[in-house]
Amino acid sequence: MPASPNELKRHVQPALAVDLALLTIVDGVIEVLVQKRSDGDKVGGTHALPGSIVRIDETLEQTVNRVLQSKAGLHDAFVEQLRTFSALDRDPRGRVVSVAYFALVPPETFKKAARKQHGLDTAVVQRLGTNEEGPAAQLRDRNGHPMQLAFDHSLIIATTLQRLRGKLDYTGVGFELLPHRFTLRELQEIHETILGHTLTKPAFRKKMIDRGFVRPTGKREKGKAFRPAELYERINKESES
Amino acid sequence: MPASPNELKRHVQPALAVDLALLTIVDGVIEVLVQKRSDGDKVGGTHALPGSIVRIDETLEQTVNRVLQSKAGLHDAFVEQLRTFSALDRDPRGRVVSVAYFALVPPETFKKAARKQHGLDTAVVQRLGTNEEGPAAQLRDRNGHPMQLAFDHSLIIATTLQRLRGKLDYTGVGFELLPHRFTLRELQEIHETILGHTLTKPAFRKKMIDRGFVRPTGKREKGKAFRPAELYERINKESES
DNA sequence: CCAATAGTGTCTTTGAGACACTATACG
DNA sequence: CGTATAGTGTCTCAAAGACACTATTGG
Repeated sequence: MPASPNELKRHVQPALAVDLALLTIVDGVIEVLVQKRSDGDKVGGTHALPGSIVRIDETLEQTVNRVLQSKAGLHDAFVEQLRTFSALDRDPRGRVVSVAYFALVPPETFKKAARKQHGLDTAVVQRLGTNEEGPAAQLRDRNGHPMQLAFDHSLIIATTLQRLRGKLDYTGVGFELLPHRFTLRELQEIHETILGHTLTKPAFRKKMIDRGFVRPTGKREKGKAFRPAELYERINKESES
Repeated sequence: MPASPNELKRHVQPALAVDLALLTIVDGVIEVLVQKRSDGDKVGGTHALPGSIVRIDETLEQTVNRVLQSKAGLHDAFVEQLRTFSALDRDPRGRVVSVAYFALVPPETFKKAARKQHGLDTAVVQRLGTNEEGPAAQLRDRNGHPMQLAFDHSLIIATTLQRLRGKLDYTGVGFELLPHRFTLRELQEIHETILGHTLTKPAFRKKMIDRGFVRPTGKREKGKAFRPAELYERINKESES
């Protein structure tokens, strides 16, 4: 029933797009998937988040999944809508309103995705700063050189990290950045990276266990020197927000 | 620089609209501004949230302000973007993606707005339920008769209330539903209504004062029988999220 | 002085951080 | 058996709920 007979008067309207911040955390560093731009000189910024125009017969979630699939080759990932950005000059090529999403994947999945296509690259979040249009993430490339993103994509990344910080301790977002089985030390490192400060070990462990977020598997990690840690898994995939 | 030369290839795209849930709380009851629909039989639901198509030269915030102004005659209100809804069949007349906002105003302002235009009405949130497409607010009209909203507007209201519950205790959203000066009992009633359960008086007072949310004015409410309560005002308008 | 609400003091419980301790696997 | 990390027990402190109390105003 959608899409064919359109009884609404049509006006000239902004174009509608989706932008995706695909994140992972590796060794205490936040990484974002970006793609090289061909017309970087015109837009400003040599890289941008992957994205796409929204087609007439797609929901926004379908658009995001198409981007995830076509750009990064991913079928399953934790995806959440972030916010819709509509500044008049956010795209110098024309009027585009963009619904931003973020996706979280474990490092292994991220690495696979970043290799999937030519032009894909990894940006590293150096720190969260502020510029004239609000919060902005300062990014580096893999060699440590500053990287400028096109459009308002630095704002999108900064907003994503704010959202993650807020959701971290009452939802399971942290688990999305880890494999199915993980040690509590790994989980704690994820939390510390997102929050930007250290946590105390006993408190963190008790909280995770007492709240019913994780369950011990009885198995232990392998290939480590010294005492191996027990592997845990998350309990409820349900009830986000 | 926007809006004129458009270098993007244009495709057929969904229409882009904004919907606004204007809320207040009166005597422990959540009220929402709705407008009567002329083609309710076709769309289903006799009332809908006020909204508008987004014009090519407007940010979404400007669209919301235009709606606030033209429909409710309001210039200043606390407004926050909620989420963007894009289900294919959310509008049976055609493909429309809608960015939902909510606005909070004190009861006095709300009453003025509801009288501003013919066709405006007040819906009362009876309770939060769930239907096939997720959470949904059950609404009544002023006479207690069930009221069905068009489109996914019942979902928008339910999502707004979830958001409010989440933000209530670490932001100042509660204050937006009260006049500049208010008693702590009034503030507590706002919180209780949003949360859906009662709070203990000493804890609530200490929390509000200790966190630096409110400041006593030295003045007291008037025209009350029995002991009048002291009037407070909020401290920081800054730092939302 | 009575009714009814405003406002506070104290106790308890809970949860988180600090700190120091014990446990275990590898070499 | 030493080393480095895994994992825990205890203390303290802060915040929130329960409960009971005092304070104040209009009639």
